[in-house]
Amino acid sequence: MTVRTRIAPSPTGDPHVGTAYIALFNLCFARQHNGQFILRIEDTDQARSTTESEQSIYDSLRWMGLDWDEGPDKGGDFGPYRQSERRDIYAKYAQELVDKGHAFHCYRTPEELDELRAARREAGGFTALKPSELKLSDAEVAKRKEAGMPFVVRMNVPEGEGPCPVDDMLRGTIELDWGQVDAQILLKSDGMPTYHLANVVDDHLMEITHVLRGEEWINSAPKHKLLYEYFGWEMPQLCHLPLLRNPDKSKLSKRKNPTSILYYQKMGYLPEALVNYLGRMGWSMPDESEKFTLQQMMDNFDVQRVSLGGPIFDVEKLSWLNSLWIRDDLSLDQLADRLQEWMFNRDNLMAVLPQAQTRMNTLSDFAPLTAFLASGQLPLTAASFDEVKLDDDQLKQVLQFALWRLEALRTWERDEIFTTLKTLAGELDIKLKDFLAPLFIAIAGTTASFSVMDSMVLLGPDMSRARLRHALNVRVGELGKKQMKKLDKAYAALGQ
RNA sequence: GUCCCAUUGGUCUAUUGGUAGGACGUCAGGCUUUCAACCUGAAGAGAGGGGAUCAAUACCCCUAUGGGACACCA
Repeated sequence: MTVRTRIAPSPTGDPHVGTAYIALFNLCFARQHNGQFILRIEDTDQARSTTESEQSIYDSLRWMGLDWDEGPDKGGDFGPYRQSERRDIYAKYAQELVDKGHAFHCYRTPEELDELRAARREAGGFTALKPSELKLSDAEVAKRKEAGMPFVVRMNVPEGEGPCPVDDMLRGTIELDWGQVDAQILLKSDGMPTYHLANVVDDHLMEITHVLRGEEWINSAPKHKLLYEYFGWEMPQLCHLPLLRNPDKSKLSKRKNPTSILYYQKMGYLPEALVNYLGRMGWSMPDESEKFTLQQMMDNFDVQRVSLGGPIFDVEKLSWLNSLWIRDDLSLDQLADRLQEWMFNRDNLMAVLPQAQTRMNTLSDFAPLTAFLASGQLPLTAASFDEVKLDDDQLKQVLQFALWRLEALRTWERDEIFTTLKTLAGELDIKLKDFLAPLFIAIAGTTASFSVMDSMVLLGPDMSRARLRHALNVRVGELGKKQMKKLDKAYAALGQ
């Protein structure tokens, strides 16, 4: 049997370090067993998936050296590798389940579902909705069908409670309860499969033998197990890896930390160091070396050496590792190449020059004018904001609200950013010029700079957010719960 | 609220029953025109309570704490 593992990212938003983390372990596991590593794109969420995001997943995984044997861009014998192109396959298997009585059409409306859930919650105990309570009378089904109401395909699950053992390569047998397993939607009303169906069908058809995935999936393992049973397929070995954490121990999230691989790239971390660091998260070399290459990790990989406590992503240690890579592994020639590739390349210059040209008297003006674009965190102090014509409360609001609005953006594009900020300025009733001043300082370090919107585009979303967050910390410190609540309230009241 | 997973210094980890070790960070000293690098040293950990064992950080139970999951998102 050939070992086959996969990474199955969903192309929504920026490529996540968590994706690279899971990819790394799957890659190493596959290589250790002379197996294959597959990339599959899980773009079943039509509303959120984008091709740009898909492309940036390829680019950033490749940048880190985490290459795959089969994938949408590479082909392979088990394609297509993009789930949106496998619709018919899922429809067929969903129908098979319906035919066998393992799944059913459900015409429940969102409102009805809310009510059922509320009732369940009220009663205490398990909240999972079971087939019996979702099923409508035959007459009602016929009526809704007649009326052309949308429906979904749900799986049948055991009605009662009872143990459902799930085997995990690291945790042994985990005992879950059928009571918490709901009649999961398999096919959405748009005809697309949910993760659960697509995942099981694809893993089977693509002959995946081992699934190394995040801990967050443990609770849905019973559904997957049931599906394999319904289909009469052998289930791959499961291995749930610990989740990367924010410094407050919560799951790594972009609201609290930069999570985009692009950010770490922009910060000037070397791909070797980033991979190296991720390899040290929850894993160690047999001799405990701190610094190792991807090849060395693959050569020494043993999944049993994974430790299960959720590791906190510590940028300081990452920076230290990166410094090792910079001074121990690069000749001056290579370092020069890296710098050029990283920031000082023609494309980047051409992107900034339109902004810089009219503001330059001499060529030497260029460096100070654009230094903030090639910087990490800016050396701000509370006094940096002194010239801003806003009181403390306003300043706090401008920075925090702008950050929140920008976090909510799905795309990162100049006009949209501008509209967002202008709208917010209006809602806060602050003149645009005064409103933008603190943003200038947070992003560029000074108000004497070119358009802050253009700067943000050049810096990218994660770096821009990180700078705003940094500015907030510098100026107002960590916000207490009380203050946060107050801000939250004021924010919620905006634009109403 | 319910279920699941986890728990070694501030952080990443080693030790899969036999004196708790390494790394980052911190602090002190050295080297250096300065800074960094480098060298030396220091402080700092088994969440708590029960068990079985000659012996537990490691095995079992309880408690606590942290996290995750409970969607027509993955």
